[in-house]
Amino acid sequence: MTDYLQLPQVAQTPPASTAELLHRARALAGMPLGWLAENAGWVTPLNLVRAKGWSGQLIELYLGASAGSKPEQDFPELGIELKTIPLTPEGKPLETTFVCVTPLTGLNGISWEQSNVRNKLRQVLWVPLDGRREIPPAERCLGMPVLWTPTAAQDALLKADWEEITEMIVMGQVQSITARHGQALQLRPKAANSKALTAAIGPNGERIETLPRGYYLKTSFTQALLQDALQQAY
DNA sequence: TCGTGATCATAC
DNA sequence: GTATGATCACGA
Repeated sequence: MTDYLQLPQVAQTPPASTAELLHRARALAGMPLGWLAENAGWVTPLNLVRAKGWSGQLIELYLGASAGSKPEQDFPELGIELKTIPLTPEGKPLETTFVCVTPLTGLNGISWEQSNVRNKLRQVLWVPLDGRREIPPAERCLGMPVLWTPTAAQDALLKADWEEITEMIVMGQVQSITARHGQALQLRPKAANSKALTAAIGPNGERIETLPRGYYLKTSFTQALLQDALQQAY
């Protein structure tokens, strides 16, 4: 079947293979969000202030990710996580990339190999997107997808950051962790607002309530990973 | 200008 | 509150 001129369509089934997922994702490259939304019967917001996850969910729809809020990878049968990443025209990420929330208690004895962060990042399909705020979301186009598996060096960097941060959490120092800790990974609030609370360990080993935290990939790390993929392609 | 801390929507 | 999807927006 000739399909190289076929327009992308909303997926009716999950991708049966990694090759099929990549094929679907590549078919989206160059397409504006406005066209994809209209074709799917979605209304494109005029800005993302009140629709922060909108583009990510639209892309899930086209790739056949099992929608919903289930705590698993986007493509569990393939072991692949989907992430959209907004870029400047120069290819610089405009935002950090959320990975997952971390529990702040019960971390004693957990290893990097067992961590949620590592499991989430075992394989990621990055879908770049024009992230310029000065143009409306409808005009923002998708880029070529990148299927990424951390290299040994990247894994080691992530592991070091994770271990440093986890150690502080375990030692009751969560409240002194800032986004400046870590080279590739950082820990930041992940909550509805600054009043949200979750259980954690305090400086004297007591149980405390603090803001829920999540791990994010810093833009320098994601920028490098995307550039590596470009070099491998040419 | 830019990164950190704060925030938005929605399902359950 | 926690999970999903992230970006906003102000102080340094």
